[in-house]
Amino acid sequence: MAHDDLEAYPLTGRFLMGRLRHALSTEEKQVLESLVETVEALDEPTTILARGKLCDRSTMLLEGTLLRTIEQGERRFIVGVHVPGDFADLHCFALKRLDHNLVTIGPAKVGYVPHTRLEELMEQRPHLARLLWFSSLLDAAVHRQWILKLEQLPAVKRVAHFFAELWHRLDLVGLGRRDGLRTPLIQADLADMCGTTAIHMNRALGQLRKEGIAEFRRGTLYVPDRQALERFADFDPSYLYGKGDLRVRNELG
Amino acid sequence: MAHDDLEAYPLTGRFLMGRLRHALSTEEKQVLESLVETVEALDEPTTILARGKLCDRSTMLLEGTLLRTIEQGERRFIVGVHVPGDFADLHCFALKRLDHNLVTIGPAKVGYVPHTRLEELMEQRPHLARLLWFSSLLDAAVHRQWILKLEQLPAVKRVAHFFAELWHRLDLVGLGRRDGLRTPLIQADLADMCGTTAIHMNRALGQLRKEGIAEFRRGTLYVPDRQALERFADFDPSYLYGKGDLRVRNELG
DNA sequence: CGTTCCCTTGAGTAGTTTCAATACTTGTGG
DNA sequence: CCACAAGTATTGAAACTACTCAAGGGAACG
Repeated sequence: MAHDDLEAYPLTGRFLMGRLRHALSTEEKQVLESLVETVEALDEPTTILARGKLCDRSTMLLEGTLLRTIEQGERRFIVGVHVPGDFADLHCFALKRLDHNLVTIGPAKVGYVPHTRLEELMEQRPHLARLLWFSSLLDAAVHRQWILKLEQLPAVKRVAHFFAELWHRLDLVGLGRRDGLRTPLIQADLADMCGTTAIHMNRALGQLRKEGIAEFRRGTLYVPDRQALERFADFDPSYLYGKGDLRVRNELG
Repeated sequence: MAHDDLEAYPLTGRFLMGRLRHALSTEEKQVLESLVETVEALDEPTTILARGKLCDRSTMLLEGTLLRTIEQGERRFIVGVHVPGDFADLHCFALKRLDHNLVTIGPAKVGYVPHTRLEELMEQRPHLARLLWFSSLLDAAVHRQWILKLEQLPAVKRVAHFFAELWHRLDLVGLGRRDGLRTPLIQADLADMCGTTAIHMNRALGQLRKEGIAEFRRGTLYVPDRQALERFADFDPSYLYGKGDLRVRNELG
């Protein structure tokens, strides 16, 4: 079914996959697919939307990795990461301007949805609108987990937690691998999202390697024992609302 | 205008005040007010909604303070704080279960909105629904700022930033004071939301006091120079999406 | 074959935690 | 009114975690 969707809906087929995608009717999936007006392939790192800029369209990430960044003086911080299937800036639909930047790294493909289409949808398809809302609440749940992680864990466990999260999120949209993952993120990026310096991040990764929990080398993460990684990082995937005790069981309308 | 609203809509009059409340029609304000089915006054700390529990209603905070907490082993962490006028768990409407707890501290008053009413609203009042969505995106923006704060700032500046934020948010809903604020939060709570130990938080508060930036004593925050506080904490209120020019209101909180 | 970007290592300093102990505040009952 | 308990706030010293500055090594790409 997952794979049927990817063939039938090459652009939006991963939206909410592993979560509430099953609550979408065939008609709704078609409407969703038709929302994407233009598709853009970006090979170089690109700022899709800069902080404070007015915008009239929202972005769905189709392939690659997208970051939410905030510049602060010399340094850049990362406050969010997206995987394919994520509707990255629904925020922008309601807020009109963002408090942060949206930036691609590595090769990526994005689809743009004009806000006029979303307005129609709000009026005419409340059930689908509700699922878009739902997807933006999932983002908030991830944000909360990042807050918790930053409050609670030392640097080593923060990266470990991030690796575990990213892996799970890739799994949910059908992009998971057996023994790890590949990502365009570099050590400095990991530092920027874990609130450490790049140098300290390097030492943290060294420790993960030495303890046999995870090996991260130039964009390739290799994990010999997934459970060991998740145990080490105090990782509990339920906040992703995929599988686990928070999973949404009802069919929403 | 603000005050008319508080009289005309005693329950929901602070909802989106200072933000997009002006975009609500009179009729919509009435509908909103009518959503609140029951009101509850809570004097003791109470868990309104526990992690993982199914729920069929959402909560608007009418008076007092509400926390989002996550228990982790022995310790409790705070991943969010709410002020009157906040629709605290719209999440719950879409997600059905929360990944965290909702807890009141100090005397508080809450209003409950049955999800059946929200479902009607999604169908029949898309514009109002969009503003509810907007309000949940504001929460996410605050989350991101917390992430940034935790990534970027040392403990002293984290509390300072939180004080600045709380003060602004109280201002927005007409509960601001001239020279500071009162809150039921204790030092241990501040520690739980800044990712430090209570002891270190105590020293941080001592430093703020010594440097003349802020004085926090048993729930009372006194700030001699607001700009100095905000400068110290690298605080920029734009992420709260309020009006550019915030005016301090003097009436009681 | 040399840039350029990315990663690694070392030593000294600053920020934070832990453990342990001491006060202050508020409310209660004698 | 005082004694007491519970919760909250404060202080000191040692251990740990993370940061800064400084320098060196490795891979990829023209």
